[in-house]
Amino acid sequence: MYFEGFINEFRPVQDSIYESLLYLPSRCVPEKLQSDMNYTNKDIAALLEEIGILLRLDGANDFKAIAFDRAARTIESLDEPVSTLIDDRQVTNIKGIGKSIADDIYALFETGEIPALISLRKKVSEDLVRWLDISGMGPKKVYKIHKELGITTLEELKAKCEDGSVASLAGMGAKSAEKILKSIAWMEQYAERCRLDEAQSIADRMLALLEHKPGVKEISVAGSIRRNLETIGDIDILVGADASDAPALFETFTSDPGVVEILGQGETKSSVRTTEGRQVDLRIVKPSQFPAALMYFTGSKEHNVALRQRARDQGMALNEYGLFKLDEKGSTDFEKPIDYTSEADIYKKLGMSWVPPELREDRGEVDFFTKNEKADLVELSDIQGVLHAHSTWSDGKYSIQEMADACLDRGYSYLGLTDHSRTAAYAGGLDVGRVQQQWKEIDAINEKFAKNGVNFRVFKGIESDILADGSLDYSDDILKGFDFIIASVHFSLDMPAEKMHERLMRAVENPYTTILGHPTGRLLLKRDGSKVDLNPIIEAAAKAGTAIEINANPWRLDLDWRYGNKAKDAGLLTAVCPDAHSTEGIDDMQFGVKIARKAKFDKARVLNTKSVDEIEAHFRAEK
DNA sequence: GCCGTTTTCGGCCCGACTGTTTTCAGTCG
Repeated sequence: MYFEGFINEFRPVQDSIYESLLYLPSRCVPEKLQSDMNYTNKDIAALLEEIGILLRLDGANDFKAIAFDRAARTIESLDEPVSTLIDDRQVTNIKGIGKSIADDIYALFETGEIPALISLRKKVSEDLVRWLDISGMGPKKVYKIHKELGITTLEELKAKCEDGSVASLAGMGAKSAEKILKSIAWMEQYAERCRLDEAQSIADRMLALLEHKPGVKEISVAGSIRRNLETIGDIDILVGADASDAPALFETFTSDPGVVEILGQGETKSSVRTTEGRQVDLRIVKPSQFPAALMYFTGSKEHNVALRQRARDQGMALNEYGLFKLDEKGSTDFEKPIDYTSEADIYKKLGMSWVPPELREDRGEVDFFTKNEKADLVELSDIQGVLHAHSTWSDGKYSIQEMADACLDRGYSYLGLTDHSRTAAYAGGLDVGRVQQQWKEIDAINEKFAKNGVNFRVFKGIESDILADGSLDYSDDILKGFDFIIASVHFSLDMPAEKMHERLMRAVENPYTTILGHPTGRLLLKRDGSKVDLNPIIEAAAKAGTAIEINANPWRLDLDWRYGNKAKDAGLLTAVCPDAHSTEGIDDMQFGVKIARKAKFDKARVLNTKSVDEIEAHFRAEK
């Protein structure tokens, strides 16, 4: 396992950083790249976020904790590394970072640790951080129970809920204890989040259940699904209906056979747990309030905060019911919103144009849509061909002909076939002899399509392993025989970041590489990808004309959309690739496009929006 | 802890729901 090597190699200066892995296993693990202490923005953000969490658990002023959250988010979404601001002491120029947090960051770069974080970690047990995952447990309750009962572990908490100690605390009761126990049981059975495709299918089921019921005038999925986030916590459904129709709709919702538990129910909101272990929230608002509510419940929280602040600055107030004019004293009649009929209307009154939901993450979109009409994001219908697919020649389930026919059925005009290269022996990777045999089969299939007047092409590609030293898996005289090459890392994903950096740099700068495949190798909610800063890789790829894939498999969705700003600035090309191992796998394209949109790619920067002739010309020019 | 051209102090986004309370604190999104 990589971390063991990592600890041995860097132990003297790494202890404090490694501990944060133990603290927050689901978060990014800051890693020192060199002995001269270099930290990525992600590293810094993770540490500041941890300070925020620990401050709350330590009973600190909430606004102080919020300041650390904000600083973390701001740094995470900066395009330029904070490390360049250290020497000149320019960190306070970042909005939201004052002297105190700046000093923390300077200390990190100079000593490898943040004193405030060290002392917080000593004060607050890491076990308490886990308590926050319990539904209904926030920092205040965690602090109270921990202090008053003197317990820190999940096991102790369970015992104290069972023996009545928790219920006897002031402000707590039997229901509180019961709820905690139930939530712990769910936590132990189900993961906190699920993949986008899983959430989407539950949401689709709920939409189908409700959309044709009497009284439903509008319905939409909201929340992180609408924002195309790659993993989802809760599923949000919003309905526009008159209040008189709401009770029957809630009844339909909560009595669905897919619902195993009702978590809460009021006049406008109901929450349930489904058989899949997921929480679904249904909210019903008046039809006239639907656009404001949709905007509100789509979020993100950070985007909403930015919009509400903007409204305030302009003498208005924004909430889920609409936009309200404030008088000089800052008060308003919440019965009388400023007229609106759509989300676009509300944005317009805030002096900006409509923001596509997938961009609502407070990563520059408020500014962008103040200055620009629209973003021209790539659409699923723009995609003209499938690149990155496997056949029975390696580990795919179907023949080349079957895969080609499946692409044709779906309206695509080419298939870039990319079976595994020889090093991927576990996946039936092709040796040189089989590569040449496969080329013959592809030629024959293309001839048959041409003869039958079918305008479809199969391109000869390969998913070449990137070897440990960054070289590709065949000699140049074989490599040049392919139409295009996807270069991917499949082994030693856990090598030190510095070595992985060299490996990927060599691969993207190799003239034979057309596309870098799944750049980190992550499997969502299952395996972290390589710990490598992709920013320089993106720059180098853009410069070399090499695309970086957005792998559309919902387990991967790698390139991560968070690199979108960097990719856009660098002019990076991508290809949205299903990495299909079966004909059904081709349909994963939809998830890749969702992520490409979220990463701000327009049609022109997505290779497989090109026509057959255009993509062929691109492959030729690349060689 | 951060911020500011009404501010260097006093705010910091806001409403629904829950469970515990006889009026509210905490959580959630």
